[in-house]
Amino acid sequence: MGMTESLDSTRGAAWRAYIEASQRLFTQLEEDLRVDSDLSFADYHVLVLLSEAPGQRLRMGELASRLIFSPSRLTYQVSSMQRRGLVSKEPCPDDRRGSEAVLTAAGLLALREAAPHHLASVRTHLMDDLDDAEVACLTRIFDRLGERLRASRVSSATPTAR
Amino acid sequence: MGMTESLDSTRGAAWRAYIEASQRLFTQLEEDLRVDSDLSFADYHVLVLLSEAPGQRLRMGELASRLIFSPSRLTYQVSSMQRRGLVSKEPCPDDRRGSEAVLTAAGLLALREAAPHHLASVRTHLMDDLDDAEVACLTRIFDRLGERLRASRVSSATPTAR
DNA sequence: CAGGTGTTGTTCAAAGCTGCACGATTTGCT
DNA sequence: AGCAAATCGTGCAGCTTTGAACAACACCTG
Repeated sequence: MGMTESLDSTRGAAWRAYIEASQRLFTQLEEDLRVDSDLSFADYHVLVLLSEAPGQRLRMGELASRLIFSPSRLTYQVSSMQRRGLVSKEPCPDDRRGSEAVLTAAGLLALREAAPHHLASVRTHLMDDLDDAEVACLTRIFDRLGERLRASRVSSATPTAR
Repeated sequence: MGMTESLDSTRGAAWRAYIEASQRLFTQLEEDLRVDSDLSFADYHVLVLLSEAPGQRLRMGELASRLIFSPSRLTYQVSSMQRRGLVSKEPCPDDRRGSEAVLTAAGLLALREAAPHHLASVRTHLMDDLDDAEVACLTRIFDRLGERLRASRVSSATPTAR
């Protein structure tokens, strides 16, 4: 074979390194988070987004799109966190279809306790090992990538042309 | 002060960009793979690893560690692929505990058909947008990261009780 | 060779996730 | 107003993933 390689060797190597290391990193971070805060990565991210939102509340749809979660996944995720008292759910005042997730006091506390450990984890596993040039490069690459992917993900269904 | 922020703003931004874009990228690649080859990312990766292995076969444990899969997850993954005829499973000749996953003709064919699409997907979503310096930077960062994470993952479980 | 100690991979129950269909709106068009 | 189409979130069935317990075997020591 050989025609199957449509990535030149340099980019192929970059791709493999990126995929493998990222996989390992996410696994490691998730485990750390679980061990010293008893939260999943998803839990943590929900808490962060809600804590930064005005009124510490967000519409389900908004939350889902920021988390890159399917609607049904978010419903499940939020119910789970609700059972554990980390968030509550309220009907949306101006749109009776919708509902919003609201951070509870317990949720905020959990975040405050988890954050230092998690951020330390990010530092020791990734950031401490990067010099400033590398950080800049990382930012440049992934900012651009994120922007591009965000743009190309508009029509979720019924693509007229394909 | 500000002990809640243990990441300086530069690194915080890098971290967020990396996480979000990676999430989006993986989601997108998985969807592409599913749409035009009816394979999951895990399926694809298994096929690649087996196709590159001598005899197109690998011990379960070896495969698991390369995929960064838990043993039970790999058992499930391989059974699933076995049901679909992509791989088969044979007892290991020299160690009667173990077994090895073997690529079937159908599996190899599936890989050959999927690879061009998948690689094109990787190119259009990521690689085509990076210049050579960025590729080099990506490689350098994630090679080092992967190496470091591979090393620091030794003790498995059973901290105290058993 | 007996006996303990590690490995290897599987099994099982519980939890998580996906895609789809649905009920309940809201919105746009005429 | 009246009605079709789009939007919002949930419910559900089925698949995937996890973690712990396990059985089968290998290895090592005496």
